[in-house]
Amino acid sequence: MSVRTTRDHIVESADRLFYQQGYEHTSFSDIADAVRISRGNFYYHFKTKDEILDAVIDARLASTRKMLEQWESEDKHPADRIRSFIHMMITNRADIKRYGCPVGTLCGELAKLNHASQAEANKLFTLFRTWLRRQFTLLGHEADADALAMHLLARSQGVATLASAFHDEKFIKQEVQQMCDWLRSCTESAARHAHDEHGADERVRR
Amino acid sequence: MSVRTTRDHIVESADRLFYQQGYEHTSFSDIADAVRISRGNFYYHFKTKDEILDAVIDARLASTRKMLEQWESEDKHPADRIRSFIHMMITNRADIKRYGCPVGTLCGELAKLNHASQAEANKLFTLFRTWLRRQFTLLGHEADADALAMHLLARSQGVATLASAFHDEKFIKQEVQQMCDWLRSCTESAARHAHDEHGADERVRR
DNA sequence: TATTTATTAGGGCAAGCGTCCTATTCGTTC
DNA sequence: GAACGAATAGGACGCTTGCCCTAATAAATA
Repeated sequence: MSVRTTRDHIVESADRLFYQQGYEHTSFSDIADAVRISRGNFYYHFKTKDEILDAVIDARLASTRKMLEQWESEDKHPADRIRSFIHMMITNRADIKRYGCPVGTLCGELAKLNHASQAEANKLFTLFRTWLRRQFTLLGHEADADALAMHLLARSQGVATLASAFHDEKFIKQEVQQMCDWLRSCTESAARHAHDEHGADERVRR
Repeated sequence: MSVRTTRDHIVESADRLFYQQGYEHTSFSDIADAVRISRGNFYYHFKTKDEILDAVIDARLASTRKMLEQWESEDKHPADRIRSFIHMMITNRADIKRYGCPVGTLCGELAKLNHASQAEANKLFTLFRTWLRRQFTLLGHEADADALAMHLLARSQGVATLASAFHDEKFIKQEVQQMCDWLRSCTESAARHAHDEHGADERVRR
């Protein structure tokens, strides 16, 4: 069993602070205060701020992988798995309303800073993208699975951005409902496509 | 006719730098260098960094209003006006790919900084929101005009976020096409709604 | 118990930050 | 040309930042 080390504490606190305040706006002292260690001790665990960022990204990648695997194991039908993804917005709606999406806002900030870890952070997006693509493929959307995955990702991002700007949780629920409806129309068109082979061109569109 | 004052130069450069590097990451010196004036002279025009931010937001509000008015004057049909809005993503695709949406990223950053000018910046969103709402109302969608406006706004934001993360201009074009298709299905359902009064429940959904 | 290793605390460093002051120059107007 | 306000330059301020060093303590090993 893994023990809760000081290093873990640092990464956890930094993760939360980076999300709530942004990476650049969070100082060494902020993190040290949150973990309740001295700034000097800090240096023993991480030499630079960038190192912390990389550790945070790694931690997020690991927990995201774990979450996706769990969805894959507990939901037998791909549509249910995708619904788990969509439903995540409801679960985290309080945080999203205040701080936006953890992935989107981090990648956005690192892009403006032209930070070296941009590519690492973008892997978070890629993780969701490939996972969603696989689910859509299983749904029978081989040809446009990636487009559908990107489409759903984009809608989630947009909802998070606006929910944060307008501090509107109800909007999240509205759009989640619409995404679920959209998903259903996807599965229906795929099923139709499987039954009779002439029902073409009913793919993305909506 | 208005002359190009030093103050205007400052606001323009700050606007561009805030967009490209973010507000916090942009220093007084950065702006002074861009305008080619000394940091000392800077203080003559703006006392604090927050003042510059407010001036930049005001400038963006003004130019956005102007843009919306122009769309309203040159496009007679509301659907064409909304298409002008959607098409904006194509026009600015090079910048969006690199820096995301100017409105979304600014509001996102100010939210994390818990900055006093959050509300002012959010007015940029509100500007688009109410304008779009009016166009959808003119299209015959009185009841759900605001939901449609928010929906379209959210999709634009999501596209900008992902296009920036994946540095993908093609994705912008794809999604713009889908948004136009979606808009057409909106106008069709509205037209149907106007002709025969029993064609209910074909409103948002997709 | 003695020795080594892992961990911590506290403080110092140069650099950059937003802010502010003052002396100087420019462009009018009398 | 003198007088005056508008505009500019250069630098200094106090503070915070990321980063680094060293001495002290705790824990583990011999």
